[in-house]
Amino acid sequence: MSVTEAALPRPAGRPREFDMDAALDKAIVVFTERGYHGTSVGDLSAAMGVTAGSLYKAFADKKAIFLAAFDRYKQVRNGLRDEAIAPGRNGRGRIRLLLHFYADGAHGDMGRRGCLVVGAAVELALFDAEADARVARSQAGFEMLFERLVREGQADGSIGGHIDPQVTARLLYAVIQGMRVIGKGGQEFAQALAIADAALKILD
Amino acid sequence: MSVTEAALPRPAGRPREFDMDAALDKAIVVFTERGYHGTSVGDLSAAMGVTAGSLYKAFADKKAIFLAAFDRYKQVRNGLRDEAIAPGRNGRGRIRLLLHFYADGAHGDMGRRGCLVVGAAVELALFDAEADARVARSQAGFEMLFERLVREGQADGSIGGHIDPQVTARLLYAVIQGMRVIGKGGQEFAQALAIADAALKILD
DNA sequence: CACATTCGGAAATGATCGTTCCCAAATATG
DNA sequence: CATATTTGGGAACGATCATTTCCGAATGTG
Repeated sequence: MSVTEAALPRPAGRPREFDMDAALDKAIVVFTERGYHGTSVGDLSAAMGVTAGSLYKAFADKKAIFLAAFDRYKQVRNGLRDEAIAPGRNGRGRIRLLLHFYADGAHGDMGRRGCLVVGAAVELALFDAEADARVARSQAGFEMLFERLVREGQADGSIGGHIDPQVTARLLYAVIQGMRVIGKGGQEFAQALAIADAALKILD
Repeated sequence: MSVTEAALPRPAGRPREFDMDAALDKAIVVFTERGYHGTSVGDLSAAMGVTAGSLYKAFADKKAIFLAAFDRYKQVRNGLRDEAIAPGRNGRGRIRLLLHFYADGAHGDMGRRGCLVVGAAVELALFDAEADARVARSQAGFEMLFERLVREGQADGSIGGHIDPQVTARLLYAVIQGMRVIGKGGQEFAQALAIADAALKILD
């Protein structure tokens, strides 16, 4: 799964020795665990296996590394998310799978590590316009997805017509983000799944 | 509203010139807006109106300032919360008021500023045991409160007996924490209130 | 085979960080 | 009034931070 993978005409000069996507995957872990300000360029250099000097060849500054990690995180997670909900037989089923996908991400080690989007929202959105825009775009994407799934459910009969798709989409987004916050404290999969299933009542 | 306010026999030595609770209120704002690692002792000194040297007379280190601010935040917010839900006529009514209280805190400037508990959970819980314990205690308190309110509602007939108090309490906690995350992006009160009211369906 | 360009990596840089030190000022005790 | 104790506040400290610089190595171009 690659973010960059552009056309192949080599750009002249010594070629980059590290795999950008693999390095960003390491950066995602460090930024997610320690937060933006809690992560030093030294931490990134060690985790990514790239010296600080070389990092500054590939990125303008520390924030650019974060934004690139954020973008890759979104691409990878959205891909996994869309794969996870695809088997759902109707709108309600796909929403159930989406909530289960977040129950999975909000338990155990992954849950304690946390979510890079939540981290960016909490730590950066207020003072950094670029991070703010990315968080807003992520939220808008989720709300559109949830809203679409609700409408699909209403069309296929699995969700009643009295449900407000827009408000329900927002509420469901709040639920999955809240699950991510709860997951920071450590929780078993069964508990996270129970929350997800209880949230389905919102669709009744 | 005071955290310390101990007995009055003065402790000998030059008395403290700044108001501890007022200073902590300023620290709460700074820590909430900028996060723990994003806040420097210089920031705290400026916001609290106390020189760094004097800060280190009153606190062991930066983390002690954060923990004191966290404790005061919890005391003040819990007090306001309990006041807000008191007028509710039954269990369901008090849960509705509690969700409205969070809709209030998750919109406009206060929403964009964020929540110190969410911030501590996201930024510190993984690596700092003391912050982790405080976040866990806060969560446990909320879950106990929600669970109690659900049981009260079941006793007074405003909530059906088929509802699982424990799982529902957790889900409602996830909702209010998710509302806090959404609030970081900026949102109108009406939107936040719509989410809160939609969440009441969980109790049907 | 030269040349321009880019990367790898270690060392250097200046700024900022959290914290401590020091001294004058303010209080309690004797 | 003298002493012990604590605070206020500014200056100083060492550590760490993000970033730059420099040089050898690796590539495309002519």
